[in-house]
Amino acid sequence: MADSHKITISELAKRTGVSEATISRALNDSPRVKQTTKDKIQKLAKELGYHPNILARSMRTNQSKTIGVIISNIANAFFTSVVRAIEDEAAKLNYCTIVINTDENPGTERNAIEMLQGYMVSGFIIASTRRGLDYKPILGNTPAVFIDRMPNNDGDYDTLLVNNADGAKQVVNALIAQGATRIGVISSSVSTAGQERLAGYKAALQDNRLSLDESIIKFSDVQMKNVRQYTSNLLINQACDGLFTADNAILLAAMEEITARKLTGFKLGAFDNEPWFDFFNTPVTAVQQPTIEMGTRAVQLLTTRIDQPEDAGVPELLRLTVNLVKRG
Amino acid sequence: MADSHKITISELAKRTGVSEATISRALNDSPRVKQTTKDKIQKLAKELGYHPNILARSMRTNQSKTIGVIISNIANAFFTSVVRAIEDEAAKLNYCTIVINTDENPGTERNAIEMLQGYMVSGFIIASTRRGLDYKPILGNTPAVFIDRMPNNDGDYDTLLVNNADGAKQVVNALIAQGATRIGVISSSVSTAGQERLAGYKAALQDNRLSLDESIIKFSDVQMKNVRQYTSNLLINQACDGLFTADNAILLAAMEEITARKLTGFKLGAFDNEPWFDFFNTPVTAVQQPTIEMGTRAVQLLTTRIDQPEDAGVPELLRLTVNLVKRG
DNA sequence: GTGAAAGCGCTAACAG
DNA sequence: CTGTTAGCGCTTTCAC
Repeated sequence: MADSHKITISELAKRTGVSEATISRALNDSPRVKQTTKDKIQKLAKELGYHPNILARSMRTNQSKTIGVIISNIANAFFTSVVRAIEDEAAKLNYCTIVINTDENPGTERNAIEMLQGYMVSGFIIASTRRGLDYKPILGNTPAVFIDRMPNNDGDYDTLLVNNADGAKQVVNALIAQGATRIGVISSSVSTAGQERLAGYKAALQDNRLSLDESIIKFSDVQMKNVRQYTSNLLINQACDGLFTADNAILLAAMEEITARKLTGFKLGAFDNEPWFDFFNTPVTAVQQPTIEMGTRAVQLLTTRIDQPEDAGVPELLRLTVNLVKRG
Repeated sequence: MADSHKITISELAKRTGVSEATISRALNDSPRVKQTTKDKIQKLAKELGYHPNILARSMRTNQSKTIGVIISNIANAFFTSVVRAIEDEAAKLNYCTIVINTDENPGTERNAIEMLQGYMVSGFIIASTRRGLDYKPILGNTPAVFIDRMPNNDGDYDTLLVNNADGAKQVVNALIAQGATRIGVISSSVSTAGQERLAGYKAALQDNRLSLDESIIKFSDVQMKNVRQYTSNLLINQACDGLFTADNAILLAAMEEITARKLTGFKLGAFDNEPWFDFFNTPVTAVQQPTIEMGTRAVQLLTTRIDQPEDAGVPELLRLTVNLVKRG
């Protein structure tokens, strides 16, 4: 039985009488070790509860089989779902993940990347904040895949986005089909996704020959402090009969105001969908992002770049499709 | 400017002409280095974009300033919130976190712990699955704090729970006050929390002289596959006029059935609360767990054990209080 | 106040 | 098929 004393390769070497190198090879199932030796060593390792020191291995091999994941906020349901998918796929491929929240702060993002470089992460998956950073010098040779938002360095890294403009357009079209004629919007200015979704909103108005009124276009702050005020402003003062919120955090903040003031008689739409939107009092037409696919493919793209850089080709920009969920 | 070449201590030593030891001391702000030397070295380090190799440091110092966090599922809103709090407090104390999902699988939990030992984590925060594991031999000397569920090894580790029985009792009492007389319950059998909440449910019935009917006590499976069926069974066949779900995953699954079948005329209660429960069609009376406090204090307890083991005293069992949110 | 040297645990040449 | 040796980058005695 394993006592509190840590079992190392040299310990195994002592006990078996073979060299550390052979132990290492046997544990890594190298073909260059006799099967009987391998068996004996692996059996002993199991008995003694040997577990490799990943840090030592990482130092030696110069890569840690760890993926650094940088997002704005794990508590945002979109990222929760993406991160869960990343963790699952990474685990499947024998990678570990370290997740850092930036709260949309570029300084935090930068520090996170540098800190994770110190962990010798094999690669990054990043939801970039405000396009602000110049990633090339910070990332160096470390592979990275960008998700959700376009990074500053277009074309230098694999990038996995959804069709934001199209999704937003679908939602707004649906609101119009439901009878809305004056649709306010609250979008986000910190990400490229917010900008694209706003463009989709505008395109839908144009397609439906509705006039564009800049005074009913609003932008949330990062903490969503102003969203409630914007919501009542749009729905009461501005007499909107529709509201489009450009992500789920904005939607939830808007719903607070809608619920508190018992606002009715308007159509609600949102980017991002969650199963529990089904239970809402005020029906919300929303687009479901392919969060699982995004997380899974991000890991696949990244590990391909890490493990077979020659197979990876030039960096790609992929747009995944979203799915409209009509309600109300 | 930092080119792609990695800056190490030996690099700094070469450039400045002092020894590696001095560089190391200067970067760690040791008092044993002349101030002018320190300034010079720190300035150069910043210029060249030096960042310490955490792995090398961890190996040398025998601890990684990393916390292993083991939970069942980050997508469960309760854990999302706790984990966010853990990450924030850990970052504040200069610790990094690695989160692993077990999906309530004891084998996965065990592997996760062993794997993280290989990362030389400084400590663990664990939401234990099914009380199944004997933690002493796996954890060895690594400090650990248990959250949400009682671990097998009572008394060996700091443990941070909420007052589950009391919280459940409060909810059920509220349902009774709202007029419910026959309250079905769907709890969870995989965690001690589920058992305690069931006990609270029973206590509330007893206090109110309602009879206990074992046939309206159900247990969800891990994937919540059976919850919808139980829900309609309880609310239709069993003619319950109240339903208590023992965690938020169960609640959401039950809400699916309630919404799909448009079930009405009953009182709904739950353990766990989320702000967006406010927006639900069917009002749900729920207890809010102190997720932030739980995460924050878990990190504090753990880092105390890591950094000042002599101050930490004997392992404590703490019960945090929950907060009833009445709706409907 | 600074330097020399050892070593954490592992793997990868290179020999044989 | 197996052993010897070196070294990843860092910290930490022990000298001076």
